[in-house]
Amino acid sequence: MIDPAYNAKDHEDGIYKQWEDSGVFKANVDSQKPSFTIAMPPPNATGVLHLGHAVMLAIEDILIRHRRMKGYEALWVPGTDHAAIATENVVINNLKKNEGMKDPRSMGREALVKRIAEYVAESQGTIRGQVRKIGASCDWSRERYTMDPALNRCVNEVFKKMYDDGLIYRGHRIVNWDPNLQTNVSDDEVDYKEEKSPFYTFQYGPFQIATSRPETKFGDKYVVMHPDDERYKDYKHGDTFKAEWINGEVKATVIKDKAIDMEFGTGVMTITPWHDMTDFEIAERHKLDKEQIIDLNGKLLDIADEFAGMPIHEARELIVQKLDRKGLLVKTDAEYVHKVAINSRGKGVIEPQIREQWFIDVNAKSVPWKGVQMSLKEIMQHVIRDKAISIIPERFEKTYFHWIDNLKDWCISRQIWWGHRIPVWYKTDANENEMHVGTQAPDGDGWEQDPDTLDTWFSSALWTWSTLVDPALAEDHSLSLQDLLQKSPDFVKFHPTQVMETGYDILFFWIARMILMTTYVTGQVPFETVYLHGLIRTREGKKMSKSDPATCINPLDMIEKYGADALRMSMVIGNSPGNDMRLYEEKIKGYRNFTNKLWNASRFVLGILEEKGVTEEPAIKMDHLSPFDEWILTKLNRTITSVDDHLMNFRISQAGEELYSFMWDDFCDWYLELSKGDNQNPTVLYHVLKNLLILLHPIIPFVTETLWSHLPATDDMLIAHEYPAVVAENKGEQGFEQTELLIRLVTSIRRLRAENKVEPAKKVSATLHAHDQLELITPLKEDVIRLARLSELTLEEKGEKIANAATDVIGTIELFLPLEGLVDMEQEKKRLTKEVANLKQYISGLQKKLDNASFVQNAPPAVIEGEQAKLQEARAKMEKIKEQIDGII
RNA sequence: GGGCGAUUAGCUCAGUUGGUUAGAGCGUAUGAUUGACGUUCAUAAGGUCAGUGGUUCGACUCCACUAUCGCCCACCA
Repeated sequence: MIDPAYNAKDHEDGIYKQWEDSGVFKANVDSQKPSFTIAMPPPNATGVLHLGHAVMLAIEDILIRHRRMKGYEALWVPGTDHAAIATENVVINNLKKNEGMKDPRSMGREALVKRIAEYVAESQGTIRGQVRKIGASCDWSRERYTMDPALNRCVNEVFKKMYDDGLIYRGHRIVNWDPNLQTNVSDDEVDYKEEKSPFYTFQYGPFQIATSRPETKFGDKYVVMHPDDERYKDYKHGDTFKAEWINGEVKATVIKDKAIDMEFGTGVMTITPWHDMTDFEIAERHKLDKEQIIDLNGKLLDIADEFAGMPIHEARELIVQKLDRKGLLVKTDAEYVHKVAINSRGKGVIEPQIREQWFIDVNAKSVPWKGVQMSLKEIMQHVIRDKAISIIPERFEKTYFHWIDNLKDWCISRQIWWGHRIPVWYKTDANENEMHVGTQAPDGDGWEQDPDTLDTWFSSALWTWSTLVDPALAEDHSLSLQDLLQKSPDFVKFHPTQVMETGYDILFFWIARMILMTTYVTGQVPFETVYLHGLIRTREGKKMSKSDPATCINPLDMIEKYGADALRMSMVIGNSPGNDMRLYEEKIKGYRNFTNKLWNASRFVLGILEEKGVTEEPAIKMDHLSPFDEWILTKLNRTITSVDDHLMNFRISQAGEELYSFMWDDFCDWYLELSKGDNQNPTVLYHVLKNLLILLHPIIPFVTETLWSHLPATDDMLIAHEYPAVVAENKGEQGFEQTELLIRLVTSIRRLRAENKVEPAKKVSATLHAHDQLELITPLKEDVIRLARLSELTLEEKGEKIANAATDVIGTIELFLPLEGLVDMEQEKKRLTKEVANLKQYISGLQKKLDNASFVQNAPPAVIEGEQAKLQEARAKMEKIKEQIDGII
């Protein structure tokens, strides 16, 4: 016999190994079955798995296991992401902290990249182990890493294609420069933090201008105001004037531009195009000079004269003092709150700079798509509008479109060392500069590769298909990208993928970019459905952060304590797409109790099977079913249909809840309770348990697989077992309805007993002789005995009396006789009366609709027929209920 | 400033396209527990579904407005 309690720890690792060794995770590319593919969002190769990953893995594993059992060729491609900035940053900090290095970059590019690669290799191992812990049934034979050679080939190919198509260009543009990490970051990676800093107003010629950044003001020679500002209508665009400024007199020019907010400050500002986004745009519009004030390390340049070489934060106060001495400081607002731009990866302060960078042009109409030239932006909009991709929940489609509307050219170059190197080479000769864009270094001497690397999201954007490219074929550089794709069996079989499942927080970073790149390159959408799960929050609703272990739940600790199954279930039930969910230990514990309940219910059933000598799967004898057997089988059938439907439509939480309630409320609390005594039907017990295990398997794979191995005559593994169709035809709904009625009656009795309204023994003996039609219901007798047991009528009764008493209860229902006191018929009547009233209104509504001439003329015939059918049905139902009411009276 | 969402039991949350008496888990109260159960079972208490108006035979569900909370984007020189 198996253990009296389920200890997840004792089983999970062994089970996972069995699965993995058996090869079920591995998808067969030659299979004739329809494919179902998920590309796993690659966790950053920087360390430890957190709850965000855990919930992603749980949801995807449920989908994959369900589809696999349903007979799809299910492929789940695992992998890791090199996470350029994040990883480089972690390693550099480690080197500083652990090895006391002041500037790890001084070891040189090659050496540092090697150190990072070592770190990644180690941390990948950790991640692989943790993904297994959660039970992810992914195809490890196809594991990929964004820096694999084949994926690098794809990156280079795409870069070249885009360059050739005129979609990638190089230009001087203002970027978010992080002086700390010495790189720029994309707009999406900039966070804003509120900070108090003094806000100064200075006299600048005839104007007063306000700033919180006096250190950028050395080169200011333009004053900008709104063209409609009445206060400054005497100044014309292009007027010049002289102004005393930080380091002497400057000649300034008046610029009128609508970007100015008249309400803010004095309505006039000076601009610093080299170090401010808005200023840069104004300067571009009016073709103004741009001058660099601050160097890439955050120090002032020669233009600052006496302040040159000083870090800006030191210079600021001194500059203000100097202007004050010159009488140019008008006022200081020390309480001013403004937002400081922070690099979300490294937490350094952003100092905008103009730099030469590589960009992807999202507006150029140079992509052929279904016969028309489109821009990347338009393609991104198109596939969603066309429903080639649907997003769950749907409202994120709006967010997506909104984001695209505001999308600017995507800056893809980064000045860090870790990542895909930009596939561009330069050769500088005495009299000419050459540039080569290609997938490999050009022949000949003197070529030097662009030092920059690509934005991580560039390679991530190819993930759904770059992972399916055949690595061996990718070494053959005579193949074009299109050939490479078409000759890669995995790509042909498994792309487009079916589902992309991830947190909504990376909709823009990643989802949008995959759509852009993949559709452009392959002509296929990357996935058919995007499922966005909510973020896991603490009990208080806060974000979980690694830095605060008190609020942060570590998934691995929870697995250790309660098992992966319990954790999975707790993350999935009550988690609706797009909405955040709070998670805390008690919740996980609750689902641990569920796995334990399942364990014990199974033990109970297995005990009976053993007792009855069941050693192989028994066939259900349809003639020998009691009403309760039929009831549980009907319940099971309904559960199968409904759970399957939920999972096919991504309502995972609903599926989980229904299974929870079927297992606990229906199977354990009713059916198993009734199976105590001599009344078991082992065939039904076997069937229900078996199918219950199958249904639960995608959600809680470990405990179900363990139990499966104890079920007689199941030699295959549950993971590979087929999903059930409806179990067995049973005699129909009549027995079911009758039994439901019984259950309601028992509940009634229980309630009344609890309220001490009935003395069972007395009541029973009083009604015992009232009916002589007991013969009619003898087939139910057996069940009634058990029922009576449940209803606790038996406590002081014995033998035959019990049977009679219970039979009497049944008889009462059968004949619709009122049992005042026993059943609350008043309540029943009220309920039915209300339902009749509702139905009446419903019917009159439908009638009205059907009488409406324009409806009859315009609606499709099928709809009209449907409405008529509804009407018939409602009428029939009403008649039936009316009869019932009459019966009561 | 622009956009999106939330508001349902003491707590955490479900509620698929409008339709029986609005559900679950936890918590609380009472009772039970000699065929499985880290306990479990039974029963109960607890909700004007944020507010106001509208559409409908019928609204937690659809529409408008209001209030509170949250998120995203833009941005303040």
